Amino acid sequence: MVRMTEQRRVIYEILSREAWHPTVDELFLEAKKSLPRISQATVYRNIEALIQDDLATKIVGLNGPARFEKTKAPHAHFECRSCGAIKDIFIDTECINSIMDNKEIQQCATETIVVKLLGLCQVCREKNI
Amino acid sequence: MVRMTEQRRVIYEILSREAWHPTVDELFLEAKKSLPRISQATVYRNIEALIQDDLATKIVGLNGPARFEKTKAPHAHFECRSCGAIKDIFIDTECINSIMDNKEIQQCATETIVVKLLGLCQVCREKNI
DNA sequence: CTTGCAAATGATAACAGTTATCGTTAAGGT
DNA sequence: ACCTTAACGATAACTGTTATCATTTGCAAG
Repeated sequence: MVRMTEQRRVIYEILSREAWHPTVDELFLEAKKSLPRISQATVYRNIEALIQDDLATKIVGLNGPARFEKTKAPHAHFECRSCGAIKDIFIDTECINSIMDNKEIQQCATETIVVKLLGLCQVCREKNI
Repeated sequence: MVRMTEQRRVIYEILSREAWHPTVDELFLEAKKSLPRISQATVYRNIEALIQDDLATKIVGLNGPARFEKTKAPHAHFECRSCGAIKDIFIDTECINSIMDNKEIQQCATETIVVKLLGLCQVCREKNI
């Protein structure tokens, strides 16, 4: 049986903050503010449970640790190839539909579509990396 | 200065095989057939060099080690959420263009667009996972 | 209430994938 | 043939994640 524990609620609440795609470590540090005794293992366990319940989504970048976000309406991600930061991009549903309108894709049992844009974010561009 | 070594040529040749998205370990095992003394570190180094020269592309899945492919015309990937296998999907250029035709995306310095489809591959579906 | 039980926790060991280090090898230019 | 230096092979170190296990917690039956 699965319980909605205090730890799990706190992690979900942190995850729900707008425009932020934390790593496990960032979630852990934030969670410690209200639950000083929380363990990193608990963050891993609960983020996994939230994913199973489709309340959270895992975002993998080209490098570095995974990031997470509260599950929401389909959208794309811009990923900085230098610092790994993620930015939500709201693309037209029409675009998604036009991709899905493909024989090969329909033959596969496609459940989710992920659109990612890679580039250099403004912060890194200004640093001239 | 960068040299096109025997090791690097072999790795690129293996990578060029059709419909196959090897991990470093798979590249390593294949490369050993013609270069029995090759080291895994050499595979990591050369795949990195090939990526820098835009001859290879890194593919990250939700779990497991990174996979690689020879750089080619833009296409999408179907990724099995169970075994991690990758399958190339050739989508219409029009779809890509329609995604790129977005104010937000154009404001970001988007260099690459990655389209990934997630689901259960046929092999895993038949295994009833 | 208090006792018993299952699930979740915290601490930490183990693991996988990748990167860094370092002494050795070998390719290409002089 | 010699010198320089990039690349190599072996392996240690590191990072992110998963597994283990003793302890704690929350709920339910007695």
